[in-house]
Amino acid sequence: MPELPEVETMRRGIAAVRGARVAEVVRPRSRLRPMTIEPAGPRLRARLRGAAITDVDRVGKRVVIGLDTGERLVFEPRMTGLVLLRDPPTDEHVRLRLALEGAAWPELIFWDRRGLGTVRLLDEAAFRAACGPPRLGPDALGLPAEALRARLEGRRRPIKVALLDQAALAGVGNIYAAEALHRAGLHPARPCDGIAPAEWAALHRALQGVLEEAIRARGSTLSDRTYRTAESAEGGFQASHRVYARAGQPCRGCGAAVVRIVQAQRSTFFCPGCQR
DNA sequence: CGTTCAACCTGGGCGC
DNA sequence: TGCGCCCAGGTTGAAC
Repeated sequence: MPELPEVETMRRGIAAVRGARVAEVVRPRSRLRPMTIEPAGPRLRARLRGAAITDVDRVGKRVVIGLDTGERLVFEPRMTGLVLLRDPPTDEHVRLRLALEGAAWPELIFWDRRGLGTVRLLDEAAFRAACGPPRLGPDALGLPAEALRARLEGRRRPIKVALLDQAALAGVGNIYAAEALHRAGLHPARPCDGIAPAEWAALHRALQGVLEEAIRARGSTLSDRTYRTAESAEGGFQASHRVYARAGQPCRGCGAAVVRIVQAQRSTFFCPGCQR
């Protein structure tokens, strides 16, 4: 679920925990298979209790909590994870609760229905390995046009597949790759090594525009209504989707039916009339 | 290099 | 009601 705009919305939504100290760490028992929370066992609690939150950042699709111990707590929501201040959609899918003291808000919750997400407490070296190059490329938000092109051009793979490559640039997922390509008028199957300079420029404008608008709308809550902001509100950008999850419906630009294809085992939506 | 498949999980929706 | 499919914002590793 959460791509860059949704994770950025979560990050902004939990700003109130800055300055707090971790009073308690709770991993509720449940019938569900346990998801990845590291370190396992009592060691997470031992390392987190008493730590103060100094920063609330984002890298790609991850929320990064900086601590005065020098370690970082990294939340990776993957498909159905949420970083919440309040009102989790269900109790049984609450995977981690941090009780806080000394700040504007008393708790932080990680909720995940499918449990494919991860929470990891990392020291400086482990954080660099997990969230820096070559594992993750530069963040897509605010990436200069020349950098976008330099990171993606030259190879034969389809532009849609390249946009999803987190090692090339971090943060773009299935929704915003499709929406950016539609705005740029680029067919998702176009090989990167055949894209002209003017098309790279158009793609850069389209990508920055769609990410900024989606953040302003607090992200996209799809039809299963899983994604929520930290305050448990739905996002609003789904109403502005031009192609994503709209197979068979008319393109809002030219009226042609939106098509669904599969690339790299993921759905791709595009308009055959507008995208060449 | 590019592509394909399977796996990790839970749950909603659909056809029968 | 239930069963069996297919689908889903993501990532990883193996195989060809």
